Amino acid sequence: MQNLLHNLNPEQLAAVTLPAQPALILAGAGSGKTRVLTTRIAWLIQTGQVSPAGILAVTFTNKAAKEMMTRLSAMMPINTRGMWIGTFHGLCNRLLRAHYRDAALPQTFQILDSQDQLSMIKRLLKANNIDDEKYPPRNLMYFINGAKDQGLRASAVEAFDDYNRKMVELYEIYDQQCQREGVVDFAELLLRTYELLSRNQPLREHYQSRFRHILVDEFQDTNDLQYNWLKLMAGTQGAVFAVGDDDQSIYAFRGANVGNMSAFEREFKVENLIKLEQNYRSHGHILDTANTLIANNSKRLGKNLHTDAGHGELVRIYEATSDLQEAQWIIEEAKSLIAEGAARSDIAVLYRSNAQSRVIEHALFSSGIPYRVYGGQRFFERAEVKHAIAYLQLMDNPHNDSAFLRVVNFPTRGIGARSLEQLQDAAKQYGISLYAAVPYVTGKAGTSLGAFIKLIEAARFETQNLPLPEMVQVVIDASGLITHYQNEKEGADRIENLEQVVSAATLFVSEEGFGHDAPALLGPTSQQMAGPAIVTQDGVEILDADAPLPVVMSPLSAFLSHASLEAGDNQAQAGQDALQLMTVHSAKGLEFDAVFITGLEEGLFPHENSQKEEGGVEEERRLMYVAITRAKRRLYISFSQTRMLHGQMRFNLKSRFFEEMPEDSLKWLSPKVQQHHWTAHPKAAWEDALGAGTNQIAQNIVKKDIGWRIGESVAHAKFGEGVIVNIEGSGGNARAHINFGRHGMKLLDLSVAKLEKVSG
DNA sequence: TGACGTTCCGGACAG
DNA sequence: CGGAACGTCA
Repeated sequence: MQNLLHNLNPEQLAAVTLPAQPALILAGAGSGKTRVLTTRIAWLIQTGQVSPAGILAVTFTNKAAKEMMTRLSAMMPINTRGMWIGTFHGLCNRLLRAHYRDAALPQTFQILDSQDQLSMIKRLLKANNIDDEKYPPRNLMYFINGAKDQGLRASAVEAFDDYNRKMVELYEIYDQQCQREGVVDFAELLLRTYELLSRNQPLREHYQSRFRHILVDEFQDTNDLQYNWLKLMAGTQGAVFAVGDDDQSIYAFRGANVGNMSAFEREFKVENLIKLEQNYRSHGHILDTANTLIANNSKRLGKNLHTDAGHGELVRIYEATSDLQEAQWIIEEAKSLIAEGAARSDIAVLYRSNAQSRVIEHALFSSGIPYRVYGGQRFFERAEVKHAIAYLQLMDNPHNDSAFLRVVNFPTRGIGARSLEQLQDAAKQYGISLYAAVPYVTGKAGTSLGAFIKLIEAARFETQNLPLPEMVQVVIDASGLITHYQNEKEGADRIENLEQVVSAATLFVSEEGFGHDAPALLGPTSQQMAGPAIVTQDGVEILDADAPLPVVMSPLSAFLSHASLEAGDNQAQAGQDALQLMTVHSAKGLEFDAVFITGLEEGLFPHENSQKEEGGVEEERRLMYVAITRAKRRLYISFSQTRMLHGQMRFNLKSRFFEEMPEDSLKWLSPKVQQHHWTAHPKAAWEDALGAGTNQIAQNIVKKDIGWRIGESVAHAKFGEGVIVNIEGSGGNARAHINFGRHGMKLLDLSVAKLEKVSG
């Protein structure tokens, strides 16, 4: 115990040892929130207040769940059996597997990822002769997911016009189709679990009395459905320990509702609100910069980070002439950091949008510095891997039409569009899956389709007694995928990825420990346990609280869940010492010795779309706050006068955020020398700024001899300072597009508008 | 059926 | 500009 609690600061200690009541922990960036969460769990167990089976800990990412598990087992030698630690989706999957009958799902229900969901919606629109121009599949998908994230079924969605009524109708059709196929999308995992528990009182009470302690990580990221899910799980007795930071709420666009924090405080009558404001990550100037910036937001719960680490270095600000030059400057600075002994992996380059990475990557590549880009496609999302998985899905649940369509003719086996049309007609007519409709298709199409069915059936039969990895191997071989890729020019990588699916299955089996003691519960599991896990009580099937592994699931089903819920990482080059490139969003939760935040320009950061959104700029500011607080010792912030975007040169003003940061903590590396240079030799400066290959615009500039130039800074009585982005027309008819930053883009008649030139 | 051309579009994210 | 998605042709 001594050991467990030592080195905690007073606030951390207070949080860890709170009584079993609802608690809200406002945990600032770098304040040791994961430590508090894990120590809390360990303390509850070690003091005998709760058995491991009484713990439910929820996270958003598999990574966070795994991290919690790792730290927990390092902290104490207790067995973690019975403890439920996982993502919302992983935990819901477990519950639905265990109670599939009550949830009205087939035992082998499968999970649609967003790709599958979208393709299913496209199929559905086509089958119902819906104009996909009028009802774009993507919009319908957002509509459906948005409704589900608010806990609304189609029947509960209010529609006030024909358009929305149609959307609701399509939502209903979509849900019916999912049910027919035995598939659920991500949002459905949560909604279905929510409905299951709210309708089934014995089951609900069973879990409510089992999970006396519910711990939630990143609480500010919860959406309405997740919040209600937690309320349901907690009941009146559950002690919910919610940890979050309203200042780091950056996922409103995907349904997160920061309001859940104050709602929680109110509805759970939280008496224990603890702020963790001691920061163990960043030096003073960095922290001051973050604090001063975020103070510009309203509606904060209120929090101010402080550190004992001293002021440290000033935050370095750099103004580049072009995005290219910005990249070159980053490389020069990074090189000298490395020369001073910094590890490359301790240096991060952050950007607001992915499009910015290309220029930086290009420059890094030319300079030979190893780098690693986060984001992008992950292992289980690769086409060839999805193909292999689709074969396995069909063996486990043949009614999954997405899986069927993905591989019925891949590799090609003479099943063309005509055959599939016939098949789809038959399936629609009888209201059955494509697989089940095959016998109704006659003629040549029927023969080739029949052969495909035989392939799947044979694979199932031949592999029924094989261990999972061997099963996967056999299926990949039988599918013909390898042969297909052998004939393809660049198929070698794909074949290697197919081999990796087998490795993934091997790893999965060893981690899940078939036939051995299970590790703690992370996501789906297929453990075959000793003794029954599901017991019947008053006619209701419930989980035996002591059973370590409640879910009876075939190894294949479990592996398929795993593939859907954990897309795997995309780190081909992981492990080597490389510069880290990523968006600000994906940097959340990480920390680096040195951080570059790039592209601090109006329109980019804050992003132009955020201006129109309710609370959009505040979210951008929180995003900037997240970015700043990633840095431990050194922080660079840069912006550029010009930037290539969508194949066009853009002229941006520097971000408003500069005015919101404390002058005393900043050090401007680029005094306004370049501005003078500009006005003195505009043309030469432009060509320099534009770089090679963009002389088109440079020529335009020369052409327009009307007293104003593209790129010139101007001032307007009403709109303030702006930059001329483009000029159209000539002479007395000339009009200019001027970017006035927060006042937006204006089109002004140059002969009418009263503009003044601004220098530097 | 696949190779190639054309058009369209452009924010961030995990499960 | 660069990619995804769709259309056309051999």
